[in-house]
Amino acid sequence: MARSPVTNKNKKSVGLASKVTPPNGKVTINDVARLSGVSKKTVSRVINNSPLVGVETRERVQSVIKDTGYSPDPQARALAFRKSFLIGMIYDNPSPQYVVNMQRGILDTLQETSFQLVLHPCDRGDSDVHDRVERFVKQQKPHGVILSPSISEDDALCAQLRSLDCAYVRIASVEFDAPHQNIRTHDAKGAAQAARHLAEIGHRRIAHIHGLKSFRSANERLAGFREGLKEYGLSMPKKFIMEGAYDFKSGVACTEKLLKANPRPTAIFLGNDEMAVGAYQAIRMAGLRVPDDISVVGFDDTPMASRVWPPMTTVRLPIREMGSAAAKLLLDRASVEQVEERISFVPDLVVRHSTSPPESP
Amino acid sequence: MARSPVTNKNKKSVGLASKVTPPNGKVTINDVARLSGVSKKTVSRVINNSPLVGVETRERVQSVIKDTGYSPDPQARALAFRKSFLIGMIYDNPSPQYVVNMQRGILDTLQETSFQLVLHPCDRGDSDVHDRVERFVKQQKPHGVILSPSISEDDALCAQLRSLDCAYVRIASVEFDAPHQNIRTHDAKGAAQAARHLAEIGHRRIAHIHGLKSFRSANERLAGFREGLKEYGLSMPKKFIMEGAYDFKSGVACTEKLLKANPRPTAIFLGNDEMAVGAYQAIRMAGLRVPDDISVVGFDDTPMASRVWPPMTTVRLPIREMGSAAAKLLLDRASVEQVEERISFVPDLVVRHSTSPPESP
DNA sequence: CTGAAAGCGCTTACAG
DNA sequence: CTGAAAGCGCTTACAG
Repeated sequence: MARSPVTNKNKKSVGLASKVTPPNGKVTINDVARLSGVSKKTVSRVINNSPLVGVETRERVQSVIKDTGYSPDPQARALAFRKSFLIGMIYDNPSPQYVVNMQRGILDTLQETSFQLVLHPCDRGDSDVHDRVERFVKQQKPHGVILSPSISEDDALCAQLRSLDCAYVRIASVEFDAPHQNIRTHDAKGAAQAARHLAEIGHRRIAHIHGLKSFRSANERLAGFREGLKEYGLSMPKKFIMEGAYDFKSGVACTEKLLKANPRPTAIFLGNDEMAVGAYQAIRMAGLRVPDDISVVGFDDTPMASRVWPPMTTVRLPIREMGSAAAKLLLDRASVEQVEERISFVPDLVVRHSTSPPESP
Repeated sequence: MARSPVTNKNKKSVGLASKVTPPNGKVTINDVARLSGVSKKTVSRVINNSPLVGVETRERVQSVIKDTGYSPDPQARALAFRKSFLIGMIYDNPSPQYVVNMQRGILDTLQETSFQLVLHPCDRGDSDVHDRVERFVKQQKPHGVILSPSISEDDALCAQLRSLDCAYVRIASVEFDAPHQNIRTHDAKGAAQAARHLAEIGHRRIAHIHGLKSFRSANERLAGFREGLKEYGLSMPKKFIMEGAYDFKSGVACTEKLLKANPRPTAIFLGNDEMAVGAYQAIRMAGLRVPDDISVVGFDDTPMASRVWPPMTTVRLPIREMGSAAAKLLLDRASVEQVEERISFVPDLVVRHSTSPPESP
C-alpha cells in the first residue's frame, strides 16, 4: 500500500515511511518534512539554500522534494517574506517591438524560476505616474522592477522606489546608481558608427533629426553622432539639426523641412526607425529617392527597417539580451551587490540599402 | 493626539476612537476592524461585497477603509482564497503589435483593480507547452487566463485548464465553449469585405495567400474571402490559392510564384500584413508596381500597413478592445456565468492606396 | 546544525 | 446579520 499510486483517501498520515501523496494532491512543506523526518523549518532552509543544513539532511530532503514533486507555494512564501515573486516591468517606450523584445528577454531569465513578469506600463505625461507606481509597489511588493527608457531616466521615481525599499534595475543610455542597478546602453557609440559610415562613403552635408530632448537617449545619440563626424572633420550646421518626437509623423514633418534647404542634405540620420520611415515617406512625396538622392540611417533595427524599401541601414541594440541581463541582476541580487562591474551594451551598425555615396559630393 | 499625523510609536492600540495609523505604516484588516468596532470577518465581508452586512455597519467600515487608506494584501488573500489575483495571458502570436495591443486592452480593464497581468508566452511547436502551462497554473493559481490565437484553438489545452479548475477566455475566429469563455472575431466577414472591395473596383483575376492551415483564422479568412467573391460571381483557380506561414519571407516567396502565372493575378489578398509587406517586396523586385500592376490587401492593420509605400489597404480588428473585453469576462465571472450573449468583434476594411482598378480588366 | 512557537494578513467553515 | 476559532503554506525570531 505504501507505494501504491492510488490516491490515499485517509486524512491522517499513514506513517513516516509512507510515500503516498496527500489526499488533495497538493504536496506541502509539512508533507516533505514528515517524509524526510525533519522539521518544516529545515525543509524551508533547504528550499532557500541556507548553508545551515547538514549535507546528509539536505540530500534526504532534496530527494523527497524530487520524489513528491513538491514545489513551494509562491503566495504563501510571499506572505511570510512580505515580498512577492513578481518582477515588474515599468515602461513607457512607445515601440511595440522594443517592448515585446524586452519582455522576452526578461522572461528568458525568469523561465524555470518561480518568478513571474507583471506589466506596468505608464505615461510620463500623467501627473500621477509616481502615485500609480507607488501603489503598485506597495500592493504587490514585487521582488524587483525593471525600468526601460525613458521612464528609467526619472530620478524622482527611483528615489521613491528606494524609499519603498523596492529593488530596481534601470536600462538607460547613461550611468545611474550602483552598477547592479543599471544596464547601460552606449547609444553614443552606435550613433558614432552611423556618422563614420556616412562620412566614409563620402557625405558632407549631413543632417540629424533627434528624438525628444526629454529623452536622454536623444542627447546621447546626437552627441555621439557629432563625435563621429568630428573624426572626419565634419560638423552639422544648426538648421540641419532638428527635434522630432520619436514618431512617424514628426519624422515626416522634420524631413519635409530639411528638404527645403538649399543645398539640401545628402544624408539624414534619424533618432529611431519610426522617424526614419517617416523620412522615407517625405522623401518620396517630394519626388526624390532613397538612397540615390538622399541616404537615410535609422536607429533600433525594428522589423520595419528590413521590410521597407529599400531595406534600411540602422543601428541595432540587443534589446532582448538587455532585458535578460536586467532580470539576472534582480534575481542574483544577493550575490551581485558587491560586484563593481557595470553591464553595458554597445550597438551595431546594420548596413543595408538606404545609404550610398552622394551623387554630387 | 488621536488625530495627530505623527506616527504612533505604541505597539498597543490607543483606543477605539483613535484614528492614528499603525506604527509600521501598513494598515491591516485588524486595524480596520478595531477602528470600526467590528470583527475582522465583517471587514472581510465588506471587502468582498458580501450582502450579509447591515447597511450601517457597511458604511462605517467603508469610511474607516477610506480614512485609513486600507487596501487588502493580495498575497494574503491569495493564500486564503487558494487563488491569486493574477490574470495570465497565454499567447503564441508572432506579431509584436498584436501582442502589445492585447496587453494594453487587458490592462485597461485591470486598471484600478488589484489584479495584475502576468505574461506566459508559449510555442505550439514545443512538446511541453501543455506541461508548462500546467505548471504555471498550478503554481500561480491565476484568477483566470486569456488565450489569444493560435494557442486559443488548442482544445486539449483548454480541457486541461478545465480539469485544473482554471477559468479562461479564448479569443478566436470560431466559437468555442460557453459564451462567457469565448471572444469571437468574425475574420470571415473581414475577408469578405476585402473580396467585395476588389470585385467592386473591377478585379477578376484575384489570388489569396493564406496563413498556415493549422491556424483556424487562416481557414476562416479563406472561406470568407471566397464567400465575398462569390457574391460577385467570382472564384479563384486553385493555383491562385497558396499557403504562407504568416511571416514576411513566405509572403515574398508565395508572391514570387504567383507573379510567374500567365496571366498573373491583378490583385492579391494576403492573410496578414506581415505577408502583405512581403508581397510588396516581391512585386517591386519583379519590376512591377503596387497598385498600378497589382493591388494588394493585407489583414491586421499593423502600424507597418500605414507606413509602407503606398499605404496599405487592410482589414482591421480592434485588438485592444478585444483584450479589454476578455479581461472583463474574467473579472465579472460570477455575474456573467448565466449570460448567454456571445461577445464578438467584426473587422473593418481600411481602404488606403495599395488597391486600384486593374489596368486591363 | 536543528526545531517548536508564533506570525504574515487574510478567508473558510461553523455557530449563534 | 455578526463573530471566535482554525487554517491557508510558508518564514522569522528565538532557543539550544
